[in-house]
Amino acid sequence: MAKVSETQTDTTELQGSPQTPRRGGGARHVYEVLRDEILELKMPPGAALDETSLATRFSLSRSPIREALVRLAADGLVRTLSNRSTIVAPLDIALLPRYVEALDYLQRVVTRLAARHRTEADLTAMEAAARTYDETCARGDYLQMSGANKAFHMTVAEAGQNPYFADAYRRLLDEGRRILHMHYARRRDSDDPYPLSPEHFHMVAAIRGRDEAAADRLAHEHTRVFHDRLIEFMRVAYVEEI
Amino acid sequence: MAKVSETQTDTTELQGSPQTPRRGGGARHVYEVLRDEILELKMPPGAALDETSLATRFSLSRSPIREALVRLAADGLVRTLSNRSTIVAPLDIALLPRYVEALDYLQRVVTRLAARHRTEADLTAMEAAARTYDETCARGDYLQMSGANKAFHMTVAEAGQNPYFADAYRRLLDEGRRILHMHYARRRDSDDPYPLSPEHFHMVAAIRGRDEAAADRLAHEHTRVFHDRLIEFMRVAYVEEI
DNA sequence: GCGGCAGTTTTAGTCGACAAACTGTCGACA
DNA sequence: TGTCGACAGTTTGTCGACTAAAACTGCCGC
Repeated sequence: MAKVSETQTDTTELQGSPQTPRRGGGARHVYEVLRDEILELKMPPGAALDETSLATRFSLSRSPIREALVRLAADGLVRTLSNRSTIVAPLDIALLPRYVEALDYLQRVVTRLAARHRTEADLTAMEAAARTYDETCARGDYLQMSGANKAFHMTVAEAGQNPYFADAYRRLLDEGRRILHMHYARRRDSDDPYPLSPEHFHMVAAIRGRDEAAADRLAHEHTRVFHDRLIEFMRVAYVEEI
Repeated sequence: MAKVSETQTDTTELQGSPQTPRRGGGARHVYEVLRDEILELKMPPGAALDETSLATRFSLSRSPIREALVRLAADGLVRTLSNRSTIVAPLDIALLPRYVEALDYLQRVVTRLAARHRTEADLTAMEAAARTYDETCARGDYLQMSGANKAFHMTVAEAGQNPYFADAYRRLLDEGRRILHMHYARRRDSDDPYPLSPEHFHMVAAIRGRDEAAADRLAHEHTRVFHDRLIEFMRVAYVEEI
């Protein structure tokens, strides 16, 4: 899906960027910028988004701002209190086990379907995305890592040929970006590069070989690693607080 | 979820209904009415929704209409052509196998989770929803049948305690309402009541007994019946056309 | 008779302004 | 001193108007 990579490269984050000559571009621009800022935790959960200040910030009227906020609310990234301010959706730590449960399940299904239906073009796209992710890790570009990770997994989902699964999976991955950024945020302080893992390439190999069982197992393992890292992060953060 | 039943009973479809004293009610009202009309195929896929005529129809400004359309677009029920009219999202018959595939998987997971996590209150709600569905069938109230069906399955999903699965499942059920209405539309012509099936009650029984395997099997079977009925409908419709 | 081009029309995107609703605060009263 | 009610401030929800872009129409040239 072109939109994904577009969102990736479009992380200009220049809020004022007044070169928006396209007529329908205002609302879309605001939506994408705010979405990235929320996903990258530049806007922490619970932060208030009031329409007037956003309007002045983007030098636009309140109408496009409002449209962007409505779309964000539909994505679940923002919660709009009636007649009151809209806030960045809180990420409920209590729901983390449920999140991992859903992610595990969907990731396995999607990867399995990719192994069943993949074309040569899908494989090329997946490999390119996997390389991009590795390069992003090597550069230590923490801001883009979660995006590159999502982009890779979305190429897998697209290969699965089921838009219903792909949509649900995309929502989950977006939610996951926020969680991952908590994780990355503390690694940013350390200088050593992120340890790249060959997991993505293993998944591609299984998909190439149409080995559904291996794809399923690797997807499950991948979720488990994600989960373990998160637990480790929270354990360390907790210890540091003491 | 109160919203579901509310949407059910709120099928007043009185477009003009000017008793909307609540301030935030305009956009919500438009959203709900349009959603129901789309789901019940009163607005066929591809129908044009232009903002000005909707504004006069609801006797509102274009702003609340616009908000409703944006939300519908986020739900995937409506497609907005850039700078041009927005149309009711077409339901692509080619995607039907993929839809059934996704519905099958999610229905099994959700029902299985319900069997694992259900409380007594969940069971009560599920039984009430199942009875409501049967009564709706007995009345031959085809307009409300798909809504009652969705409401029942959503009580199951809520019992599963996983909001991520429940959200994805809800989207699928909404899409399914449109498909079901094609099916119901031709039964409306015949006078014999809809044959109620005990499947919903069997599912509740399995969930009550915490029998995950049975719940999974029944959910799968339920999807298969849905699929068979749809195929039969299309076969008959095709024959009739000739 | 057909295809391209320019004027017109329709309709979406944006804007600034107004009114309602909620919040927080201050003061009066028990 | 604690609680209730009114007032002021802030922010959302809605409105009507303006603007620009896409479609439609008719004309002209081939």
